[in-house]
Amino acid sequence: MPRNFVGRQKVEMKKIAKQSNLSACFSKRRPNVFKKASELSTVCGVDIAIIVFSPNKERVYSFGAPSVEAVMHRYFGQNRDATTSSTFVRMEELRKAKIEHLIIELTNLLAQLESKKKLGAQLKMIRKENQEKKWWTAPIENLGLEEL
Amino acid sequence: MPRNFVGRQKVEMKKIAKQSNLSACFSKRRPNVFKKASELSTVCGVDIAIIVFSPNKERVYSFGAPSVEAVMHRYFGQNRDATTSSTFVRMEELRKAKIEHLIIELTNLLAQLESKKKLGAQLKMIRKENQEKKWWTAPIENLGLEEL
DNA sequence: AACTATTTATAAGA
DNA sequence: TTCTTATAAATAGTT
Repeated sequence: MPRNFVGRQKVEMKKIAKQSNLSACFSKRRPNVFKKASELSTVCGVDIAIIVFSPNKERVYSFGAPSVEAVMHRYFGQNRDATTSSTFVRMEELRKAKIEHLIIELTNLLAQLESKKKLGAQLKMIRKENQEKKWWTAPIENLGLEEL
Repeated sequence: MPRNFVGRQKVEMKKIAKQSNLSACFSKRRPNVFKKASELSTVCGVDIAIIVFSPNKERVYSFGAPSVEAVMHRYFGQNRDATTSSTFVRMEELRKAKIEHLIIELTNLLAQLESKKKLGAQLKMIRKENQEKKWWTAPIENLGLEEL
């Protein structure tokens, strides 16, 4: 407890270079992701599955409620020879998931830019507006610059 | 800010009874689980996939780095049949088209931000990198945080 | 949807 | 690795 010890620092979201630090960080963070998933499942009564590979890809960790297999089965569907209708639904789910993924990464990117360039309030406001409108949940046909 | 407001309370981990509270809690927690997963993937450079169903099971949310499909494929092993493959390819084509559409709009958005806030070299560089790599034309298995 | 007191997660340091 | 600690991040309860 030196008087100049500062504690947790805000950290840039990018891959850790040093292998030992990376392993330590993975060991600390991975269980917490599973914990958050478990809490979400318990408190909200939802089914959830997580699969994550270790940094060296030698090991795989998984968490599932009620089980990884049950969730995956439902996600991909039992009948892979789907009708046109269900195939379309499947595509839409994938599209939305991919777009949400992009939004998360865009948010991270904006956060990085913010910390680097001190953009401040305006960027935050724009990002917040996008989140509030949730424009990406609308049909793609209605997507336009106006929504952005 | 009433002086007797107590803030966050420690809560027992069990399913919330009241439907409205449960929905609110799910809306608050679910994005954070995805965020934690995204951070783990970015900071530790690992592959991860999450699938979660909404409380009413009407909707499904997913997050994957580099993609849900890539992670699942590795987790379950390569044993897809021909029918599945062709269906997958068709979906991929449509997905790429829609994501490219999004990229165009995202590029426009970044351009607007630039002109308004004079972000300068950094944003331009990022955008240029994305255009040159055309990462969204790659197979879904190669889509990941690095490209962004 | 916003607020805030408090709990939880975690980056560094030891 | 495991523990500590100061600070960042998440969130339960309230409005």
